[in-house]
Amino acid sequence: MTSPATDLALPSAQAPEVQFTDGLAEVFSDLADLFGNPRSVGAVYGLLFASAEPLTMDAIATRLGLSMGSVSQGLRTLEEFGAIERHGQNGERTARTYRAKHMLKPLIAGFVGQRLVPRLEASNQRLMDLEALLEQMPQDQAQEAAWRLERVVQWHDKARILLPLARKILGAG
Amino acid sequence: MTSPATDLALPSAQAPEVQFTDGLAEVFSDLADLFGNPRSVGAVYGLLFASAEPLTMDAIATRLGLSMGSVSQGLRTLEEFGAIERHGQNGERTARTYRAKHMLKPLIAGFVGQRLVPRLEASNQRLMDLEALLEQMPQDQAQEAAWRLERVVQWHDKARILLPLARKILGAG
DNA sequence: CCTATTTTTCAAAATAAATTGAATATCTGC
DNA sequence: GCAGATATTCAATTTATTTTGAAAAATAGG
Repeated sequence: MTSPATDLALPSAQAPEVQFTDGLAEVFSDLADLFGNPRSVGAVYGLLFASAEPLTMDAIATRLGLSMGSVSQGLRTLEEFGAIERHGQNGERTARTYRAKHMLKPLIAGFVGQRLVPRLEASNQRLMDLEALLEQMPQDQAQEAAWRLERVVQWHDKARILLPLARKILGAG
Repeated sequence: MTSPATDLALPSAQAPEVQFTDGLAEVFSDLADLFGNPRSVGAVYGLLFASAEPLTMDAIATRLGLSMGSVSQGLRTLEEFGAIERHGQNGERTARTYRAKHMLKPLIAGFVGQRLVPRLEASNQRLMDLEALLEQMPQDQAQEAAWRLERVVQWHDKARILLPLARKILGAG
């Protein structure tokens, strides 16, 4: 685990490029967590993002101190998001390598499309079911309830407007 | 776990207004969870949102099957967000009551301002630290790294532009 | 079709997060 | 300042999520 002279584990004694890479991995871990994804997914992406050359799964696991299992799953998630791409792989005897797409657009689009939208759709469906319930309620209650429900539905519709806009703004650079 | 004929607790046999209220509580639980908040916070808000009259803490806990502790914490969070308001309370002998603000704007603004912004600021700070690191790296590496870092910083800046916009759109109705 | 290497899978273990509940504090009216 | 009622706190527990690790499955060359 330790590397330097006679002393053990003084983390600030790392080479700056290692600090840089690990730092970006941490930043993306935090962001992943903020958006409800496992930290390991963010770490893998951050490491790939920071690396000049594509990396093998094994290299990623070693560098981040994660198990192959975690890295495999993380890579799959990122591939589903469209945030990374396979490099080597075909015909070669060597291991596959992966590199991050440096446009953040696919990452964001993938996350929004695969994680946010389905859950928002599910709760929207739920709201429609509640709307149907109104008919079984006595008049006065139904009107009160309808008014309230309307607010949530309106908000929900706005959220749907916002998502494409967010993709557009965040996905440009 | 099954609930046939003469058995008790057949949930679909609830009065429609109860189904409605519980349903909204569930929808808001899901949304809370989606945005990284405890489900109980969402449930409390949803229940208050659905209720015509303000409710006491005790009534909320009973209705949702939550402990007083959870409800107390949930109410505090929502108050900090500015999503609910106290009703009764002063001078009375009776328990305090709470009602939801039916504009979702405060809820969203509170959440964004108190949960999202601080975390985004923290990772932004982290990125600035990484920027400072570049100077300690050999020229060629530094340039590569700077290019990559620039992408993330740009994205981050865009996220900051997006937040007020989101508040504006989502907070209108 | 074997063997060595890489990758995936998924039940079990570790970790993180939410909830409870009982002790503690606060409030109001007397 | 006491009594009854309501509210908060926080350590312990429960629950949910993430990670591991070892077994199974692919993959490619011999």
